[in-house]
Amino acid sequence: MRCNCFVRSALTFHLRPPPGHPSLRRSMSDLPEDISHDQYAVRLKKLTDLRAAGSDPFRAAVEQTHFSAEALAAYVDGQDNTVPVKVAGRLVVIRDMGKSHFVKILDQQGQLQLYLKKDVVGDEDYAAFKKLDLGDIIGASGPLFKSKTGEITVRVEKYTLVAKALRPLPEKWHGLTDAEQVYRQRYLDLIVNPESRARLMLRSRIVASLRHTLAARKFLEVETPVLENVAGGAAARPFVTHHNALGVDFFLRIALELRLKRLLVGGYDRVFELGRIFRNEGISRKHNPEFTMLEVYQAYSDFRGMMELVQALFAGVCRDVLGTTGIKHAASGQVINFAGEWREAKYRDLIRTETADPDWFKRSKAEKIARAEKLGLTVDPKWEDFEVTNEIFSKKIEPTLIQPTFVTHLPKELCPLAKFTPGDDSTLDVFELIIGGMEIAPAYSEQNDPLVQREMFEKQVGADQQKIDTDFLLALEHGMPPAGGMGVGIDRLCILLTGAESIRDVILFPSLRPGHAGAAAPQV
RNA sequence: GGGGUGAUAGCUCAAUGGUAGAGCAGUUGCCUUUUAAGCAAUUGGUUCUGGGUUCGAAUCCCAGUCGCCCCA
Repeated sequence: MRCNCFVRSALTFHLRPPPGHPSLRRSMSDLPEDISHDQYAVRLKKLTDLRAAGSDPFRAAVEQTHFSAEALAAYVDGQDNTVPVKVAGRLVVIRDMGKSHFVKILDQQGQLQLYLKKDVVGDEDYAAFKKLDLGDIIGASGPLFKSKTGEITVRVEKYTLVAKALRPLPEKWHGLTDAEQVYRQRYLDLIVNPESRARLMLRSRIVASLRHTLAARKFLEVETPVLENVAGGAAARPFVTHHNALGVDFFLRIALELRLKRLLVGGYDRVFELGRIFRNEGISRKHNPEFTMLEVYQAYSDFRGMMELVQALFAGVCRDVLGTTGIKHAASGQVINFAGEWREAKYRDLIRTETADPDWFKRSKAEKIARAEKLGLTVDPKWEDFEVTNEIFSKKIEPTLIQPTFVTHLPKELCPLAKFTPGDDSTLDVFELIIGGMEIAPAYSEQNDPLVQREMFEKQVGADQQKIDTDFLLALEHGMPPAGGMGVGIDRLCILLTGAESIRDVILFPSLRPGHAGAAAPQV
């Protein structure tokens, strides 16, 4: 409504609408009387009134002695009004009883109830409190007591508005359900959807636990370049960006591997990086263009050592974060059990079982394709032999591996950076850890023979020799200790451990197309 | 890239091709231990955008934008 446009601008002349702004063109006769329907205008008026009265709600700071959960824990049973606390948070519930209020604030640890009585805070502060809105951020102090219904509550003696909210909160009961808004305005999701808060905070704790276990095992955490001249260490399409001063293109890294191995050469015997990598591929329930990878390298170890390490990492997460060694897998209904020894199975044995063909690896490509199609798979005739086999693995076998399973001894074509199995140079000393039907962590006995490594790279890239990271090969030629290395997909791990349905639910701000949302100038 | 599906008040959702409604939130009044607090009154709409069909479109058709699901 045009009339409302005017009143907003009238209230906010100090926010300086741009010249020619419609709000500047209204005549005084357009001044509307009722802004009650416009929550933004109502809040903006409250803000300007406060400023006119000499207080700036964006400049106040408050002392905070307790987070909400700490305050709840500090209450001594049966001893009301003895423990003073100073707390701060966002108003998320307001129950106005006339001359007293029950309200709840939300802080990092959760919600805390406050009780505010007119005859405790005084007439003036009480009247001012009535003008606060849901979403405003306040500080409050007073002793703890237990309300008639048994809820530990702060009996507020003093409070301060520390930040005014000009926008209303989403609905309190249903929260925010529109997926697009949940992702684009994650802060709202975090305020009103407790399960989102819990899930995303769990991710922070999972990552902290992984760091803790690695530090206890004397691993050094490092940071290596995101901008690379050659995007190596994996098979994926990279993002390209441009450096203006150097006049060259850079690639965003698609893996951490080749940098961390240079550090093995440099004498960092146990090293890891927990970092973002970028792959210029599709977006889906299981893929975000940028995602987080933990890569760990341990000199003088091998893929067997990585088996022990990954089980220790999971044991740490179960102990520190989950409080259990079993978690429910939503898709299958099974309870995934992380305790005890995890199953180990050779890739080729799984294939032979799935195809019911002990001689599978002696079959011709045509026979393999025929068999794969019989299993209901779509096979591209241009594929290599091993790709047909691997299609069976990823579509037919992997989804059925719910309990933690180390699939070992993959065919050599699948990873050019690993060592061959002693006595069988058609397979590799590697495992792929599958849990809940998802690849969670691959690990290798790392290839450290520079001549073999060069050969493997050349086979991988074919004619496109520029894609070979020759600087990495130079490092290898100086001698890299034998090592076990492992990558853990943190996002997938979090999907698994939080029961999320989509990678977007465990990433704070998932990648989206540019939207049209945004703060309009204060007239809208 | 292909197929399917959705977008209506700040939020959650309704609405036979015929005056766009409800709950929460907001506004006004009452209420000094509430629990989705309660009672009374009340404000609020570019029905995603742009075309078209029609006497008349939230609704039907076309194109586009953005989201979600499935497939590649």
